[in-house]
Amino acid sequence: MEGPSIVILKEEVQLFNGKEVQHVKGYGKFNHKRMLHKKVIYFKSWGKQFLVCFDGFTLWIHFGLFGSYKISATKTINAKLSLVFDNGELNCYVCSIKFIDEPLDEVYDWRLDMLSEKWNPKYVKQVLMEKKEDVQIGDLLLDAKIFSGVGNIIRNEVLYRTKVHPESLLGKIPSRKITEIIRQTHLYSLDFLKWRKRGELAKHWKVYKQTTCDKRHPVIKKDTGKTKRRSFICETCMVKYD
DNA sequence: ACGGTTGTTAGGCC
DNA sequence: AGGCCTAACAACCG
Repeated sequence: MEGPSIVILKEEVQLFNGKEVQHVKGYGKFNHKRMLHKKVIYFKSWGKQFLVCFDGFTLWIHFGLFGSYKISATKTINAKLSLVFDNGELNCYVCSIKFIDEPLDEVYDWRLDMLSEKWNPKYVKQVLMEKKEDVQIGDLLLDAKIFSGVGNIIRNEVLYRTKVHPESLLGKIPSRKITEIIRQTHLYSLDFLKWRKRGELAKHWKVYKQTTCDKRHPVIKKDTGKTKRRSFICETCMVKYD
C-alpha cells in the first residue's frame, strides 16, 4: 500500500475518532490490553505508516506489500489486529504492528510526508542532496526516509512523467530535473489519491505494467538498482543521466 | 498452478 | 561501524 492508500484509510476510519476501544483481537504478538478501553484521540499517517494515537502512546501499523484492512467487515483469513468499537471495527491483515512511545513530532518530520500539509519540497531536496552522488534515482525514490509515501507505482510513473531513467545517478541529474521529480512525487500522489477513490488507478498507468508508452515505444521491464525493484522503462523517452 | 508483488525490518556476515 | 545480503511476513492476482 502506497501513501495515498493510507490517506484513504485515515478518512475511512473517521467514524472511530474519539471512540473507546471495546475489544482488541487478532493473532499479532503485541500488548492487546494496552489499547483496551482507551480512546482513540485521532488517526494520523506518515507516508505508508498508519498511526492510531492514544493518550501517551501511538499504535503503528504498516501494511507492507501484502497487507490489507476491512472496516466493519471481515476476510476469510485471520486478522492480525482487530480494534472493536461500539459502532464498528477495524480489521488489519498481514501487517506489521508496534507501539511508539515518543511524541510523534519527535519521531516524524512532517516536511517529508508528501501528503501532509507541511510537506516541503525544498526540504526534501535538501535531504536528497545529502545522499551520495553515485546512487540511482530509482533507489532514492524508494527511500521512505526521503520520499515518504512513494511506492513502486508512484516511482515508475513519476520517472516516466519527468522522463528520467531510474538508473540515472543523483550527481548527474540537472538540479532543475531533481526539483521536477520532487514536485511530481507530490502531484502524482494527489492524482493517485483521486484515481484510487474512483477505482480507476490502473487506467491511468503510463508505464507501470505497460508494454508500450504513450508514444507507442516499447516499455522494458527491468529490476534496477540496489533495491532490485521492478522498473518499467521507455528507453526512447527517458534520459539516463550517468 | 505458480511466479510476481502497491514494502519494511531484523539479523547475520564480513 | 556500516554496507550488503537474505529471510520473514504469508495474501492475492492472473
